[in-house]
Amino acid sequence: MENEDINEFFNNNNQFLRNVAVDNVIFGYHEKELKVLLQQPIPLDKWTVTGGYIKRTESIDEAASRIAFQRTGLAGLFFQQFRSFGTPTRGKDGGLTAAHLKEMTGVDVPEDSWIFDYFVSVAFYTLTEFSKVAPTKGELEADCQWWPVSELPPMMFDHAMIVAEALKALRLHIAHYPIGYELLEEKFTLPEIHSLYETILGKSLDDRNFSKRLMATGIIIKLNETKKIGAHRSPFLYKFDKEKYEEGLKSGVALAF
Amino acid sequence: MENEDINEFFNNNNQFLRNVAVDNVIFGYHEKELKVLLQQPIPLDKWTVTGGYIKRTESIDEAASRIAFQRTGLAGLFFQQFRSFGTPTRGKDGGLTAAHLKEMTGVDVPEDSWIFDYFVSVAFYTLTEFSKVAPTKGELEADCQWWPVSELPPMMFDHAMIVAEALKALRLHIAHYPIGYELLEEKFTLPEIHSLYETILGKSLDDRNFSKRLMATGIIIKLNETKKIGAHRSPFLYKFDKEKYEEGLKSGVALAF
DNA sequence: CAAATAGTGTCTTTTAGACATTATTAA
DNA sequence: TTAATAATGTCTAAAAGACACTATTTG
Repeated sequence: MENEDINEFFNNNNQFLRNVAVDNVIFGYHEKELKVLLQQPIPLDKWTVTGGYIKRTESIDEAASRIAFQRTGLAGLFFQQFRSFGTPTRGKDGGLTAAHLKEMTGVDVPEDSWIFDYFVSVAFYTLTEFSKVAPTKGELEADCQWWPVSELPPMMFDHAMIVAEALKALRLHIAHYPIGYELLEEKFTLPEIHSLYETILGKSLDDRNFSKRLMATGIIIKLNETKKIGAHRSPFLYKFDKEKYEEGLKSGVALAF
Repeated sequence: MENEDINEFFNNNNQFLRNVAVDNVIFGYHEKELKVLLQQPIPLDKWTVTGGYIKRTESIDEAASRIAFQRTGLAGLFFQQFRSFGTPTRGKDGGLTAAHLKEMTGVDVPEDSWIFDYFVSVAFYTLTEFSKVAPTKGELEADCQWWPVSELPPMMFDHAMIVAEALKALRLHIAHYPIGYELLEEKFTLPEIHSLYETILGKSLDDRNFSKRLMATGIIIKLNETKKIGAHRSPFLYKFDKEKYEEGLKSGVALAF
């Protein structure tokens, strides 16, 4: 972005909706840990979930997808709106100032720029397969990287709560819909998906009961291949039955643990 | 509102947030029928759910409560945010025009007034006890009244979908949280709450299993009084155990039927 | 053969679901 | 006494939950 564009952006930009924006909590799973993609809007010690403004020409769903694409490089991800947040003070708590932006961009941002206004945030979460994501920071951000959900850095505004609520929504969701397709590699082992469920739910699940019930849904298929994991018995590989998975997303699957 | 206030309202009003508003689907239960409070913004054949703009000084929850209070006269109702709606065209479909407003208020409303803009709606539903509500139309509305959920009039914008989604959310909610406290009179009979559940869920529930499971939650208390209902056996009256009810709202109650 | 991890079945308890008879009230 | 509605318990089937041993792999 050129300086004049940045100027235009902060002044009387008419491309985006005022007073409403989208936040998107992007989850990834890696090494038995649930991670969330955070961005650092200013080179300070505070982070936010990924998010952005809504174009006048797009729906809120399109805005959420666009934001996920910009930060991950991936399209067609599974995403879900879970709640909206709106209090007059939510943008004020320890946030961005005109001085910070001046420092970052070299542009004088008016103290009364629309971006400092009261914003209602429509929040989504998005599921991604960690290894496919190339975290990409925006032009006005200092950084963008994965953080373990269990060890978040200091969060700006109400974003710690947004992550907590997203996780709550994901945990609720996992009992009713098939999760895992977007978080695992195409072929995975039973112990892998077992760990994923344990990680998301934050509790251990009996391995025998877990596989019994997961297999009973019919959404995963056992392959005639195994994965070599060193000096141990080789676990079988599985993949999702795409058709049953899609149907499960529509009509639901009972998988409460 | 005086004409100059109305003028101010439609022109450069700075009291409310732009591009975001609240819709509140107010449910009431009466004579074994679930009803929804609708308003008619223009004296035509189209209705909307109750809703309004968000003041710069209030949270979205406060806006939803305020709207419910304005339309019902009741404060402290149970309400729940369930989804946000936002597509660039949602305000355009068969809606309000400047001409309609001129006709209603006598004031010239600019074609480019902020109220015709793309609005993201944060939607809530609210539960009310029908008999306590005095439906009150707003100054800029033509009418406000109850409609059976099963026989809605022609709805403006995407409001038929908003009601459908609210009902879906209520049905999901009823399986996890105690519902009924806000919809029934203080003292009620088992057949009454049984009918309420059947109405909300849209299916019949075995009376023996229903009472067994409802009583097992402990959230209602049998009183030593009966209700006279004419030439029939008098049913016992019950009331909610306020403490257990509050706790159920917080930590959930399993009541899937 | 030792160490690590995968894979699998049975029994018990709990919950859900189907189902029918007796009791009360007032005309 | 009849017509209407309320109240209530048992049996069966299905699901959830607890639990432990055998199999495979490589060093």
